[in-house]
Amino acid sequence: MIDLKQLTTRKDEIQQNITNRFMHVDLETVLDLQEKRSLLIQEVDALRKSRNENAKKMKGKMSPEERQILIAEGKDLKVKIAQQEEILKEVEVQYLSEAKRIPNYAHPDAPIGKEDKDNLQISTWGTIPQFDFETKDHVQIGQDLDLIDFDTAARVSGAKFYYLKNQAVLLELALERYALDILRKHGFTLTITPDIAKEEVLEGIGFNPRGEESNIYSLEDTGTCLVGTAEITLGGYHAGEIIAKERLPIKLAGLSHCFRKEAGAAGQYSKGLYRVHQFSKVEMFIYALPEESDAIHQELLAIEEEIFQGLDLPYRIVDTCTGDLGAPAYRKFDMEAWMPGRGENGEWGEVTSTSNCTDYQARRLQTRYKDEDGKVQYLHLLNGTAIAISRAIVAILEINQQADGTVSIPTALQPYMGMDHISKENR
RNA sequence: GGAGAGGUGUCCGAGUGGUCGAAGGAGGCGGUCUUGAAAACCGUUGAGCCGAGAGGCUCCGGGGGUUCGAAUCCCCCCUUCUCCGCCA
Repeated sequence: MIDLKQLTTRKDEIQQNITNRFMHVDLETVLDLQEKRSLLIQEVDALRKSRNENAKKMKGKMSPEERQILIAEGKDLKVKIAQQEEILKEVEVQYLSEAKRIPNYAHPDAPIGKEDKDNLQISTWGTIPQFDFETKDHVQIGQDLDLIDFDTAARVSGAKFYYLKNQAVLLELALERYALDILRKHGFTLTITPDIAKEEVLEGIGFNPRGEESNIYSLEDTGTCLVGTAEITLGGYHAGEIIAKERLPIKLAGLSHCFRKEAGAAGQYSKGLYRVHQFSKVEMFIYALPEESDAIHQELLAIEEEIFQGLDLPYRIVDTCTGDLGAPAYRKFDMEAWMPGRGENGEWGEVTSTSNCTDYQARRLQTRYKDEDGKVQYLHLLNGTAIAISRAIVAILEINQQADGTVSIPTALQPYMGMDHISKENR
């Protein structure tokens, strides 16, 4: 949520931002509700004041007649207050549900555009490999080497689930350990987070746990959901706290499973492991001082690059355009790895994403710090993918496939894997 | 899952239905003293909302209720601890 006090002072800017993001929020409605709410609060507060004064008068001794008069007055006020409070509550609910839909401000350098093809490529690393043999996509490789079983998973769990098998299991664990070791080196506190979180935490982070378009699995009658990312559990970690300035920045790394409904997602660009209902991911999450968040965002991007460079996977970085930013994000960088099996002759596929959400999530989560003047301020929250296992596996299998059908293992992973290639023979 | 005891400010901890946003300590900050520090002493120290301001309102795990008035009484939920059961 943005600072609603700025609704009037930065109105044009907010409106322009909504337009740039191709979102639909009626600012006038929000402003109307804000005005209504303010008046109602003033009314209710005045009534409460009368009630408090009335109650205070009754503390001392007095004649039964006098007391009866005051009690009658108090009863009258009580009814009025209850009525007005009811109205206020309704307005408040409407106001917040509208206001929550207003997206975060966007970084002035974020490219303006509607969808992912408007994202701005800002760098590339590595070279796109040329193969002198007929290449396969990861689904085929996974099947030929008995690494991934979609068919059985479809029977047991449903479409878009999978079993990892044999060396793919070792590959997943190796990637997790590889990424965690790098994060540890960078001063992150390592965690394995719960895979379930309360709806209020999801909402604080900016996810919508309900509704048609929700990507979230909710657990019936519990008020909880399966997390779509450890961003939720890591962001909830310090919710409601006022954190001492000396402790900042707080750098958390979290390994979790991620669950996504992905309703309607199908076709060529979602095939295989690329878009699935469950995967594992190591996530980075930072609680930062506002003045440091831009620099830390760059650091997160640098760590993502370090991880992929270590794996020898060619990639490019894009600066995400306004229309493709999530509502909480102020700026977002995506890393796209080259996937030879994607599209006709290979294409870039998103493998990581890092966002600076400034104070947008912190305001809902009430995650704050005290500045040098002792004033309480909202922190800036940032997140970034260290490694999303399923997509990393897509890139690794497709990039490292050999003419003989085997797959070589990136040097950095070999110690974790205990092998330098995957073949049917060494499983 | 069953039984019992708790959940109060940064932390520990007291709290009779009205004088409680809340005693007392610790910690933090400022000061006196000191060459400096410690100790001692004095002062100060929660957050949010509405309002141009004056000021007012709300918050004692969360939500309901009783009452003219609730941190205090009642109900539900969450959570922590102890014991029992079950269990990887």
